[in-house]
Amino acid sequence: MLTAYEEHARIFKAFCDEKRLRILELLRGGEKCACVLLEQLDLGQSGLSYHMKILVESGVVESRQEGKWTHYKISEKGSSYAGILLKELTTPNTVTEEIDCCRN
Amino acid sequence: MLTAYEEHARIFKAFCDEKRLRILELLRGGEKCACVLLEQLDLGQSGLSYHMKILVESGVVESRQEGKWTHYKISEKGSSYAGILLKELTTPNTVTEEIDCCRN
DNA sequence: ACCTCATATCAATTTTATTTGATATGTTTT
DNA sequence: AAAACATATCAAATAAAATTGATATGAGGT
Repeated sequence: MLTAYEEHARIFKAFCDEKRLRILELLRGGEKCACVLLEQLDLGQSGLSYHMKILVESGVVESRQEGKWTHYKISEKGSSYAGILLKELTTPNTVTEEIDCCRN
Repeated sequence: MLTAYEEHARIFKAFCDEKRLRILELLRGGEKCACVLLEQLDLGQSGLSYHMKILVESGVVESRQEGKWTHYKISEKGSSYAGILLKELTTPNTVTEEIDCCRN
């Protein structure tokens, strides 16, 4: 099983790589099949497949099979979860709040 | 100079690593100095320094020097920027919206 | 000025991520 | 059922990130 940290890290991996950001940008324009992404990106077929897997595993992108084609789009649910999580991870947790430091 | 993609990737690197997520969690409890983080984490001094640099460069954490101590806290500005950016990167861009695929 | 302490930086190593080319899988077309 | 195609997976090579120990820097205390 994955720790919460690993699971969260995996979500943000979607946004940690230039190529994936470029892919997301294309997907903002709507659902695209792999072949279309392939011709827009400076990536080989297996490279694209590698990055798409990371994106899908993050939950930020979802895929849909149609015959021999795979279509990808941004997942509203997954990306809103990522947004909520980011906010959580950066919001002061008043309960745990405590004194600061060192020479105390 | 950094491309927009590199710059954005750098922001999300803050959230891509278990150790850094753990550090952020500690910082949710308020500003902490390096020495305090060090004793809470399974990390050596230079390792902590390495991760803190990445966090600060992402803008999500800010640091403050006080004598020989360095204090770190979550940057409200930086983290709200990261949140806004994440939303942008995952919101359909209706202007660029276009037809999908393949056998067209 | 010297010593000690906190943190940063460096270099070497190890680990993890990415790229690339080859092959496998599953689907459609003939 | 064979051929053609889209995509996934694998293995090897390369590149990038993280860890570790040593040293440097800069502040305070003596």
